[in-house]
Amino acid sequence: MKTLSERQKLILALVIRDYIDTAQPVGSQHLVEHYNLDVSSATVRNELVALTNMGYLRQPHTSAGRVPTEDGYRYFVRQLMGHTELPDTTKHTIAHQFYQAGHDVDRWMRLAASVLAHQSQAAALVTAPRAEQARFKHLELIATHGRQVLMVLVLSGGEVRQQMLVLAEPVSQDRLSAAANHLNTAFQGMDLNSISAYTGQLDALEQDIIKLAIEDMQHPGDILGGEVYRDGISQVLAEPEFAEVDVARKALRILEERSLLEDLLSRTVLTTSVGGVQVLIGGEGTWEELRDCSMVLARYGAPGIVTGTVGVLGPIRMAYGRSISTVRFVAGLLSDLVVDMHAE
Amino acid sequence: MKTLSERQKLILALVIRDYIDTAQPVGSQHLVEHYNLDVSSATVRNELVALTNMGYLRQPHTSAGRVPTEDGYRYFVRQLMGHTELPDTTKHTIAHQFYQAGHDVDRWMRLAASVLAHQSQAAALVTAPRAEQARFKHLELIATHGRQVLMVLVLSGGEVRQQMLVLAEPVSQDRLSAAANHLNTAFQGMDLNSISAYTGQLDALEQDIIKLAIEDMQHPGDILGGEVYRDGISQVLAEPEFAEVDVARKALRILEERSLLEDLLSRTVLTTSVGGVQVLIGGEGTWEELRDCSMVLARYGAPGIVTGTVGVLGPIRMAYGRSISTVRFVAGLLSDLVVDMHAE
DNA sequence: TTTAGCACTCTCATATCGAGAGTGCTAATT
DNA sequence: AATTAGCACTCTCGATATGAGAGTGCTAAA
Repeated sequence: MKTLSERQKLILALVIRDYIDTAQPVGSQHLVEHYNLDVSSATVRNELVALTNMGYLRQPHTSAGRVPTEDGYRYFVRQLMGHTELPDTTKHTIAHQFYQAGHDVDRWMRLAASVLAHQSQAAALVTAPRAEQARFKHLELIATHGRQVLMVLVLSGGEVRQQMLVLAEPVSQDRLSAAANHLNTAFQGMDLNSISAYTGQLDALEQDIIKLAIEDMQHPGDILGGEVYRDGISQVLAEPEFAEVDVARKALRILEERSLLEDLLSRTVLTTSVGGVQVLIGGEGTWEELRDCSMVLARYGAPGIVTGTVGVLGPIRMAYGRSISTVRFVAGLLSDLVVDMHAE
Repeated sequence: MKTLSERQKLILALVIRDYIDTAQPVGSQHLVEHYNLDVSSATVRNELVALTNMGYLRQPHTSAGRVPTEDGYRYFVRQLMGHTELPDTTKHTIAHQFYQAGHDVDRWMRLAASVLAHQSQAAALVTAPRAEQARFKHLELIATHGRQVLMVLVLSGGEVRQQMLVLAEPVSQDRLSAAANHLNTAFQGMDLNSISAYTGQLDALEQDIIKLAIEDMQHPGDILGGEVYRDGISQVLAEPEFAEVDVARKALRILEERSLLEDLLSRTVLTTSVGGVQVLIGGEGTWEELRDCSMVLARYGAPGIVTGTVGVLGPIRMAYGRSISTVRFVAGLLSDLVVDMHAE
């Protein structure tokens, strides 16, 4: 793969930027007129031919302007776009909204989705923070009715799981409280493995309970936290590439079906370190459902302790600069908030 | 408004059923051929003219078949459709799935949305059960970091609220546990008003905490429970009426925007008794966003204690029979489950 | 009251056409 | 060697026309 001349880089960037704005194929004449290049349209045409041969541009039909290919977008994002940041005033406004939301994780998530959707003009996706390698913090047992007991399990990071258990026989609230107290003092702050090692010294009731608690802490295979927050879906469908319903439906399935989302996230952003922003352009040959879409994803939280995912989804012709800077900023903000809450 | 002859009722029902199936305007000839009416197409045409004049049918253009009007659908749903039930085997299969899900409310909700979406072929909507007139059951305070305290509040019905508080000064876990114990024994099982009456006898810390707990119990204005579950959205967009993206977008906004949904539910199904199924056809002149859609809604739960909402959204040309029977069945099932869990 | 017959209307798919946009190539220019 | 003017060529897109087909409403007869 030959490297591009400076002029080729310039022209490629102009074509892509223009196309992202207008959704119209970009012609040689249009370029020289609007971006006062001091070369003729014929010269530009020659460069366009070169860029087309290199696979960065293509023509929808013989006599239309050029449109970026997926490779073109990838080159643009990696080499041409440079680093963009949201304006400071915007950042402050957003941060202020978060701090006003107090310590309500649910509100943070909704706010994050809303901010992502509005700033990036794409569909937003946020998963709740989830403790990896959860440590036991507190357990509460509440008798509700007969043999039914509500177990509330608090993990490090303030994550709360609740589960209804049905015991073999009715047990009094006093007995439950005693069991909870015992388990709380015994396992305070311990992680999964440590707890598993000590279960021998418990009575039958306590063993049953701690077994369920451990299962809950492992959250097997469930990568998404409990809830997935979405926003801006109806808004992003206004993009012309979703005029064809089938395209829109495929995109929606990604956001709607947990299994798809789980597969997608587990094989992309979960393999990345916190702080890095990952850009998926047009399915990358792996995800059929993403064929007509791009996603910008990032993890937030404290690596190895609690993490979640934020991201946006839009057409391949997406304003990557805005999206990436927004996703990066929101992920950073959430990281601060979550880490702060998690500190102990 | 004149009453319809039996033959008119039959023809109206046939037109609507056929149109719901095929999404094609129904002509007089088509009717006599496919439903072996023993009259001629000319006679049917005369009846169609009558039904059109009464406002139950209309023609997309001069020489097309008839299509139901919104009034036509309403008449059909109220007078012609009769009472339909899901087949027993289907009911059993579904109920079995719910019982297999144990006592996990989150799984119930997801399952309910999935069942609604698949059975009714429309987009499903389920709100988590929410305690009306909540009673205090249990409170837990967990010191996390400095002045930050996690409050876990368990209400009657097993509903759990969590909130992070920031105290004026650091307080030890022991002190917090003592306060929680005190409040738990003092207010066990009491409702909002009773608690408010007794706050005088508490110390400053306890007063602060119980004030926040009361605020939480009131959940001001928030009609939707915490989470709204949706399913079948991408599926319902396959209906031909959503081929126009703008129609699809408007429908999606209803499901996406909490404020819209809240307004909609508060003014419809929340004014109905549990058990009743409400059908909104084409916005009913009130909701612009629903102009091209219909919804079938029902409340579930224990009236006055815990309730939630289930429903489906589809094009006006919706299989009302299937939708209504599915919504009724799922609402009933969830009522049983929630009431069962709530019993104490 | 029902029905056969028929003219009428409107949609929809198809074909034709010209304008316009943008190209690629060639040959001349710098 | 790189750039540019010139130009023929290709393809899309919107406008216009055309005809088949579907379904109607009306009239008059049964």
